[in-house]
Amino acid sequence: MTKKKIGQILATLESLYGQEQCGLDFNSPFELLIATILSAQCTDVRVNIVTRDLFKDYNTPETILKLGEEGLLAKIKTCGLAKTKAKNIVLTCHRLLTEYNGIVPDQMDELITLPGVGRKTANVVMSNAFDIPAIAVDTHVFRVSRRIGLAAGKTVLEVEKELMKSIPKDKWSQAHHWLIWHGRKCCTARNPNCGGCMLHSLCVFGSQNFKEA
DNA sequence: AACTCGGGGCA
DNA sequence: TGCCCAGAGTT
Repeated sequence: MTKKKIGQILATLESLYGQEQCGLDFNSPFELLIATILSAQCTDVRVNIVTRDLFKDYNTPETILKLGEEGLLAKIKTCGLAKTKAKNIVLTCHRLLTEYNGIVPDQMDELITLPGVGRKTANVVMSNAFDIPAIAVDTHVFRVSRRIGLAAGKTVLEVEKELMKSIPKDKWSQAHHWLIWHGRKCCTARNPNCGGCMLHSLCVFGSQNFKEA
């Protein structure tokens, strides 16, 4: 894929989703870790509403543990999968205190062992809390990137590497959110709106009778 | 790779 | 109501 075409795709996505509210609010690696765990199957907008209240008094492993699983559940219950998340967050706080001196680790293989933290959450923390280059590939980023030809790789890891190679570094964060928005609003998994898609002329998927790319 | 979990958003 | 997930964990 040429640089010009990538530029056209990014410009189109920006014109479509540049104004959308996106991204998690956080003031520390720990806050981002908790917010990202909460964001599973839940929009950033909703997570931000919850954490704005939660982090006022509970923004460290110690204070979260003082709040307790029940207290935490009451505060995050609108995020979906709340019982599981509350349990995992409490377990993660325990492990941060006992194994990491209360500090969020900056290594992928360590982050991913924390309860409630998978490769997507770990990737988000790595790329946003620490200055470590990464693009978090979730289901939307994965699907949209492959369909429009931004990343021709087949596995999540390959798509991630391809995106990092082809997208200018200063656009990584924005491109990530734009791809997610496009995946939700237009390039959906089951019934993509290819007819109304602004990327149709640039896309290989739309001309292939919607066969999974 | 396929399945489960499980609450909110949306038509 | 019914269907779908801005995932993770388990088999």
